[in-house]
Amino acid sequence: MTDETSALQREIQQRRPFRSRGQELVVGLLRTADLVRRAVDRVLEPYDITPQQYNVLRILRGAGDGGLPTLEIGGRMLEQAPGITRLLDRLEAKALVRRERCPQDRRQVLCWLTPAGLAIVEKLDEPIDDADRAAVAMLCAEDQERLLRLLEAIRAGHH
Amino acid sequence: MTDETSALQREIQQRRPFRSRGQELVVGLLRTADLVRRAVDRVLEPYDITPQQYNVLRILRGAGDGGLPTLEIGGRMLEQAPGITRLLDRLEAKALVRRERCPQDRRQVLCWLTPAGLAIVEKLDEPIDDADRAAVAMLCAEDQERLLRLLEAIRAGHH
DNA sequence: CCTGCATGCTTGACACGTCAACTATTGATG
DNA sequence: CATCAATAGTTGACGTGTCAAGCATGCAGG
Repeated sequence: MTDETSALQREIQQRRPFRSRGQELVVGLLRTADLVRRAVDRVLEPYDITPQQYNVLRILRGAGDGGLPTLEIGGRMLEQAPGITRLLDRLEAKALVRRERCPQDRRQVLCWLTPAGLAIVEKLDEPIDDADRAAVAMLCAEDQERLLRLLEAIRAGHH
Repeated sequence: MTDETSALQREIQQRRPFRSRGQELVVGLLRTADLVRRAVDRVLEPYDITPQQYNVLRILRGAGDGGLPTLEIGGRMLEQAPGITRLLDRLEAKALVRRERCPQDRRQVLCWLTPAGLAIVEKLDEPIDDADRAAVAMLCAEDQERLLRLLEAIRAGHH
């Protein structure tokens, strides 16, 4: 570790230095993700859907006409089953999602986008894409590639 | 954008390609942060405190004997005031934090660590440090530096 | 002084995220 | 066929983020 106070340390007005580079990285990663999440949040706000709800809508669009079982949706997000159920409850209440017990396997509950749901996702494609680009626009193309690979390496290390 | 499906795309079993490198980066950043947060979570679990609570305890330790007003704590975390109040409520209930109205400015509520609170933070220093290191141990020292700088650049771009 | 605006929280309401416990089905086994 | 473990979800309870409102307290001007 160096003895100089880092930029991050100044950001959070911390007196004592980070105990390790690892700690500084973890804090930096979490804070950065939070900032980016908030930026995307602002785009969704006028449409009255949350990032997680949007995430579900996008996943369902990707699934097409076959529909997706509840836990399949959960598997594509980093989230536990109970959260998905209630997320879908709210989306169904807003009539953006339709659910139906699967006749072949009555344990499953299949989910589809309603036309209204599809309309919202489509309308959001552009503004979300703009926001995503803007959120990392301060990095040049090479740095974006580098960051992508570094993040991927971290995820790979977590099994 | 390339036409190949990326590793991240496979991770989330997504059919359609990312609309932009920016989108892929944002998704990757959020997912990676989530994974790392969970890893740290596991360390705190046996001590029955959450990452946010630990964060507050650490901040209070850094403040020393003077104590910190509630909103000062909020300023050092990326969080709104209401959350801090209730976070402190729970920490006070566990007797890890002491609160007192400031005599000089009775609008403020000063917060201190109790001896029990200090003991917990100290005991957690090592295991947390280990977890932080482990969370990014798959990157060599140079890559860690690179990642640190890239994240910092992103944060700088968000004002 | 007294009024009125700013500051520092606190409360209420709602969306998550997570765990543990529970229900309904399915499928494999004896 | 009866049973029992595994699978797919749901529900309850609690901690956390966020917004909008509300309540003191402090302060600046008139």
